[in-house]
Amino acid sequence: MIPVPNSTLPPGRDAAQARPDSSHRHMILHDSLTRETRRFEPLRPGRVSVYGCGPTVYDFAHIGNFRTFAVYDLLHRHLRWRGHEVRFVVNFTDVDDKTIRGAANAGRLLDAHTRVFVRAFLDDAATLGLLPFSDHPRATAYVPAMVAFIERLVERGSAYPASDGSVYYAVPSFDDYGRLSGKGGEDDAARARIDAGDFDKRDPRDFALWKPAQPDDWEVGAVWDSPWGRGRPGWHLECSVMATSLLGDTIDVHLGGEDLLFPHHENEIAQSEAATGRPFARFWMHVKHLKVDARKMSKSLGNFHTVRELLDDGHDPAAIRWTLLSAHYRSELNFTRDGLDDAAASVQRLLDFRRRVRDSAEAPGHATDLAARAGEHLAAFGRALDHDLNAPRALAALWTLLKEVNTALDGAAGRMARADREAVLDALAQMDAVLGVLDLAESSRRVAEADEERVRDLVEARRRARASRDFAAADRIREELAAEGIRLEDTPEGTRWTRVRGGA
RNA sequence: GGCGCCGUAGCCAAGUGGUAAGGCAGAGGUCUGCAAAACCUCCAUUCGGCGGUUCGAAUCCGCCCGGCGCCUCCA
Repeated sequence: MIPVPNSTLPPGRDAAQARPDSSHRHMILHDSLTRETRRFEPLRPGRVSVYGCGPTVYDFAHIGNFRTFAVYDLLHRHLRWRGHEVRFVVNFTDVDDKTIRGAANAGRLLDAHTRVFVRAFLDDAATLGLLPFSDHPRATAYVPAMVAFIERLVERGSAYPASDGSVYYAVPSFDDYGRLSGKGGEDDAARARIDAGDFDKRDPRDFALWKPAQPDDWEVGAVWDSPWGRGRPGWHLECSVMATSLLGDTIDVHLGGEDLLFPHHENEIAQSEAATGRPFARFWMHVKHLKVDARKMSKSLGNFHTVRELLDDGHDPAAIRWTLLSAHYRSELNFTRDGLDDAAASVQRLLDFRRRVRDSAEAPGHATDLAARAGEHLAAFGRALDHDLNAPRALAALWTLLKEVNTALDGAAGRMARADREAVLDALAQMDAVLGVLDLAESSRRVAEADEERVRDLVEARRRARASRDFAAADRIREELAAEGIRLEDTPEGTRWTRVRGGA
């Protein structure tokens, strides 16, 4: 068993903690079920329950997966920043066709096989600055609850066992089937064919809740007892059970990638509502897929990137995160190496800006209108995210803040009143509590002690060269350092050096 | 075939009825030994095309062109 974060974050100086905010009006979210963008209020005031479909742990998660999870994180952080207590559940699908096949091919038990990818996912998520979610249930830990859930469905006439040990959900028994996706109606049923192994289905649309054990299942230890014989749960069922077990019959928000709309989420609704008799999710949010080099990501096209590959190529985690959040979550995002480089430039500029404000000399006097402006930009930033998580618009507010403050600093010889500085830094900290980019970038640019000493020596050598007007030697040192990602800037106070390339 | 989405400057990307946010890249300038960073200025009379509705449309409607997604287990 591997350790999985399983508690809500401790309160503390974490900037994502709630702050009173007078500009807080309300949040609106787009609901895929009703296809409308409307006001969001949690069922229980101040306490939001969210379920997001998590990774199937049969391989390393790729950059497309992480677009979706970065959006989860954005919602998570924004809800918290707005003062909600958030219970955010993201599952691991650790038993399904692919995980079993993978384990069988590797000659390992299912648990041994999937734990590798669970660990890798948590590592990658941390690298990209995702806050720990409240719970990461693994499907295999909920099998008894799944069996009970199926029994309830059978009792209610929503499911039926077949002669081969399968249990199927009876789609025709659920009137609302197809409401989410517009698919799965009787027309589809008429066209659908019944596969060879599914001869016992009453309706072609019926799907498996429980599957009888196959040879591979036995081999990898993916077999559980049930009233219908040994077998394993169906994928769709897993999410319904984990969501309702941890969050109750009705959850505030259910998230997923757009591909899950049908059949996965359609089936989740059918199962959950038939079992509980209550509405399942109040808002359904679907994240649009990411494309790579304008094409669908696929192994055959060679545009399939995992997070770790990008890091190995020297890309900055903060730049990856920035890229993933730079488009609205319901828009297509085209991921390219060039785009990643652009993002890196943006991140660096923000980092330079924050350092400039932190290092600014103190001007006498009280706050100017700069403090008020910072507050206004922060409010605009928050409003943009309130509006169905409009991250690009929020980023525009951040850039406006940067530009205004830089201009003010330029006009005041780099000095600013203490109150102004505090207001600006506070606005930045609050924005970054939601974006999660600046602190991430800073931590990946830390320089080892030994390195630091060496750089200091080189900078000193360059100072002496400049003093004796040996500019060729000075420039050589500058280029040398630039090659390893260290930038030199000559200021009236001396030479400053900064690491401008992040690594993992 | 069915359902749905998208097409905004070199690139990325907001804006969904009131006269084109923001970033990156690029050009010129200030600063500098030269740079870097920062700042200033410039960079879409126009939103795939053609019609229509409207006082007014990137935004609504129709048609066309181009791209994409889902349609039983891909985030």
